[in-house]
Amino acid sequence: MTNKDLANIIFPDITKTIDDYKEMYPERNLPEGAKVTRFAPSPTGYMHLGGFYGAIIDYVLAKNSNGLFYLRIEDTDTKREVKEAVDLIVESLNHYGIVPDESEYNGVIKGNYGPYYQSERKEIYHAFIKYLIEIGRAYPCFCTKEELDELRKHQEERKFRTGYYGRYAKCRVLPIEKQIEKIQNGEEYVIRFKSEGNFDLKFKTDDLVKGTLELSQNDEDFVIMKSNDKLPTYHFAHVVDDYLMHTTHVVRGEEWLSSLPKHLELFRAFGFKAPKYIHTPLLIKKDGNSIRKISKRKDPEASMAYYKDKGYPTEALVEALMTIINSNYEEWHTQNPDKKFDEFVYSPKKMSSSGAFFDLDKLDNISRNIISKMTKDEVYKNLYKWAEEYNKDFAEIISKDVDYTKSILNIEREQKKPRKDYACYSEIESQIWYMFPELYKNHEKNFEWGKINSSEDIKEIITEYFNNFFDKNDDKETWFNKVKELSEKLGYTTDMKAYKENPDNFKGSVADVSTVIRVAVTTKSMTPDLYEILRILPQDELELRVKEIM
RNA sequence: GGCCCGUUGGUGAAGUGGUUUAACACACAUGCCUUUCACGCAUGCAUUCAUGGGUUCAAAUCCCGUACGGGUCACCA
Repeated sequence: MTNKDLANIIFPDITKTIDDYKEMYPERNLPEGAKVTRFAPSPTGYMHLGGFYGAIIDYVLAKNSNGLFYLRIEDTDTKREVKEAVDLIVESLNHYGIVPDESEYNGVIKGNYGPYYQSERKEIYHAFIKYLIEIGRAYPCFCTKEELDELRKHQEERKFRTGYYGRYAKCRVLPIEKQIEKIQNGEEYVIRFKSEGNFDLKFKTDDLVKGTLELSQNDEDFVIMKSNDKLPTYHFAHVVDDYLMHTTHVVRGEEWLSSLPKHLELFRAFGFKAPKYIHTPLLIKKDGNSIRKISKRKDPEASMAYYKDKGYPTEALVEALMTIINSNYEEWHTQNPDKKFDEFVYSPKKMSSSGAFFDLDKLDNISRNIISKMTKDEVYKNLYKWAEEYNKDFAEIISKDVDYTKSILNIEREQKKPRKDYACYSEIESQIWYMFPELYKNHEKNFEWGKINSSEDIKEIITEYFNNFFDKNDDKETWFNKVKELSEKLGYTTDMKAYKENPDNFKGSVADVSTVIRVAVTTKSMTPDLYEILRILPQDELELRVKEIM
């Protein structure tokens, strides 16, 4: 009995060889220096910010080099699989304009290096495992969960390094006859890789972010194929897939660093060249006094859905992430405002090697800038699109009279120094509700009167202003001159300098008079330009509100 | 506990032996501008790069120790 016999007994139906697959997945025909990257999520839930962050790097790396970016679904963990997850992943990517060059979705296959679902590549993995068994680098292991727990306990008690290695790897020395016998008796087994490494020996390897690393060789006979569904583990699938699909650069979180020796030994066992690795720092956040990984369960902002729900412009999230990825991105972007983010030349070396804080304040700032630079048409379009999905009532109201809504959105916009008051689309309603009669009617009102707050003074200003001064057709200068005239007539000063130096010497100023008008019309003391508001609000609505005040 | 990675201000960070009196951005504070707010402008915000040693004429930058933080030790990825 030989290893070959064993391999045939385990995989009787596998006839293709490694060489067959090498022929089926030939070298890609790409320009010199082109990088092939992939986003390889496992569909276990929703789309995580950390995953997206990696995907952006993959994408930019590929675009920078006229290379190729593909999507591979790592669905080898059937227990944790969630059905909707792939939709969420693909939709998120598309939402941000990151479209894979190769992928498989809804039955549509793009690319010749598939299948792009690992669960559909089972035969391929089996052929590669069969090969390893034939050359004596993999073997079936019959240890039960209980035996392995026992082993770990034994090792822990003695303060030995835990794991299935060296003399603890008892199934590696089982005679072939015994292995075959057990299999034929129907015993459960996994396939383990037979390591030739020595943990006490170190080797050097390069990571594009971390630089040269000195790591211990792997000596663990880790599992490469699971018993229940005969699917490979991550370690094995990674090696086979990235080899066949000709990935040149593997971008993944630094939590993978510790299993890198396993992957490298596997590549060497096959005689394959390993890809370059980019182990990215984890996205972390401050939680009280401690620092931790952004977590799915505790942090809503860990989910990509958070940003869509809130209505952040897609460019804002991309820019916030790009800034974490390479902090010179912001500067580059202000110098090249018309270029797409994927034209930025990403440098792994410039990436911080410690954990990266994702700062929501910074996101808001970036977003405010982006929205402030949009035209009224763009803001309207984006706002409506968002509202249609997340705030239907508001969508209906703003679309009743599109030009009216746009004129509101255009206050202090489309000028050199536009207002920056919206960080996301969901914030807009709370800032402009008073411009819509139907919202105003039912809205809870809290009139924020300022310095002038006696009802006689207020009534005096309002009556006087709307009866004798206000004219919708005035230009801005005339409008403000009239407010000044009104102020003086009623004994309020228009000399702001003098007023500021000695406020107590005056009954009030033109600023206070303006505030009264502002609050009377909007209830709020802080609003955009009052002249614009008065000009835009319909005359009958103004009259109604004034009447209500009286 | 073993192994690995990291540590520059409130935050993201630039910086890889000498034009660093440590860039830039966010946040914060103050002032100016101003009909409110916002914008904009100006100014301030680390005598110091976790810490202790060492190498050097010279260190945030190189070396060693210590502390702290993180990652990982699955038939999960």
